Amino acid sequence: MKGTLRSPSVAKESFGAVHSERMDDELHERVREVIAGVPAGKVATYGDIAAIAGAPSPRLVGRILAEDGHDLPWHRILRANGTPAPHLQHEQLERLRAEGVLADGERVNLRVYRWRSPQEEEEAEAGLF
DNA sequence: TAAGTGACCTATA
DNA sequence: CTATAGGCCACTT
Repeated sequence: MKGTLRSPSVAKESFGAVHSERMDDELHERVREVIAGVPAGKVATYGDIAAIAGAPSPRLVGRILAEDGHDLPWHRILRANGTPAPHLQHEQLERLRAEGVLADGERVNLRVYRWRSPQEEEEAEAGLF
C-alpha cells in the first residue's frame, strides 16, 4: 500500500506547512496527466514527459511511473533512444504492438511514433515548417 | 544528521 | 555495442 502516503515529512506538515509539500504532489499529478495525455499509437520519452510536466529530471518520471503508474499508459513511455526499460521490454513492446506501434527489434522508431505535445505543435506551426 | 544505494534516465566518448 | 559521468529523489544505514 503506497497510494497517498509518501514519507515521514507528511507528519511535520500537519501543522500548516502545506506550502512546500504541495508542489511535490502537484508535480506528481502533472506528470500523471501528461502521461495520460499520450494518445494510443504514439509514444513519448521520459525526457519529454519531464520537460512538459516541469519535472526536474527524467528519472523522477520513471520513479513516479514505477510507484504510481499502474493505471496509466506507462507502455507509451520509452527511453531517449526508443528502447523500453530493461525488465519491461517484453511487456511494453507487446502492448505497443497491440496499438499499432511496431518496433524494429527492441527499438521503436521515435521519428515515426513520437508524440508531440500540444504546445510543441503550436510552436511548430507558428514557426517554420 | 549524514552518507550510501538504487532506480522504468540521458548525453558523451 | 560498453563505459562513464551527471543529476534528482526516496529509502536505508
